[in-house]
Amino acid sequence: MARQSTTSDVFNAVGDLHRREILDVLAARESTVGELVDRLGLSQPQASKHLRVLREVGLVRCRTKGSSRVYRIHGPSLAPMRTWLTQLTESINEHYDRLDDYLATMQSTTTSPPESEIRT
Amino acid sequence: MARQSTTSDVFNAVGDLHRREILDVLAARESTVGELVDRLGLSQPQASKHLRVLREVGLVRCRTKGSSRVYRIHGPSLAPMRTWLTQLTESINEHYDRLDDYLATMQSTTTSPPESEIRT
DNA sequence: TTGACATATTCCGATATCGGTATATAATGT
DNA sequence: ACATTATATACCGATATCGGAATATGTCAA
Repeated sequence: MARQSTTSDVFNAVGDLHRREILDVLAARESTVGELVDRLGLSQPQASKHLRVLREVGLVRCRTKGSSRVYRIHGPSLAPMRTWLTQLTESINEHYDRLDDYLATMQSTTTSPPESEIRT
Repeated sequence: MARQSTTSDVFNAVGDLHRREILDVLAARESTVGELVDRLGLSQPQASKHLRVLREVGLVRCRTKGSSRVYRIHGPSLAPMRTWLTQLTESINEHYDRLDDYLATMQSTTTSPPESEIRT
């Protein structure tokens, strides 16, 4: 059978370093494609294509200003990631099996006692 | 030129839905490969391969117990994602240009004034 | 309209990724 | 040693992804 269609989502979009870099820049200030190209050293088509991916998952939006396009980040679209990460972390902290960690810690370092703090 | 080597990192590992599902299960309790296969409806090789990716980026660890392997999640390896997400969010909140949002809001809804709260 | 500039899209080649099937490896029990 | 169970790996085919080069589209100015 074939590969599962990725139906590009936020997680996927953020999986690419160049796209994260674009988001980093846009988080500080909205920018035109040309500015991103200069700032990040991307080729122009490369930038346009990554911006398209980001646009399609809702992470950025753009408006036309003169003959160029100004992109800005759309924070709320990060929600699925934030939610997943938060819930995962909560679940980890909640179900953490201290015995396992105790054993693992004993196995590696016999000198210091295992930390009993909340895990992150 | 060729495609940039992905040097699989945490962001990439988490980009796949099946791997996120594996992490979801492991966040609640450590499990053997077989348990993951049953629980998630994956094929056995599929599970092993995804677990390998997760292992290589440090998101899971395993130990041998009898003839099977028990995998557990390793929370701290999520740090890069948490850090990135947090800093991005902070940057967004810090540099948010209220005028833009005001205009955008005015354009879509002329009835309610723009929210002046911190963005998420 | 024509030209200049900015951006988007198309086409292409190289490669990465995913899933399936078959097989190898490891641990246990008889 | 042999069989059984559990997991990992190798191999393969289909497809997705990325980057580059060339081209199309859109906007403005003269």
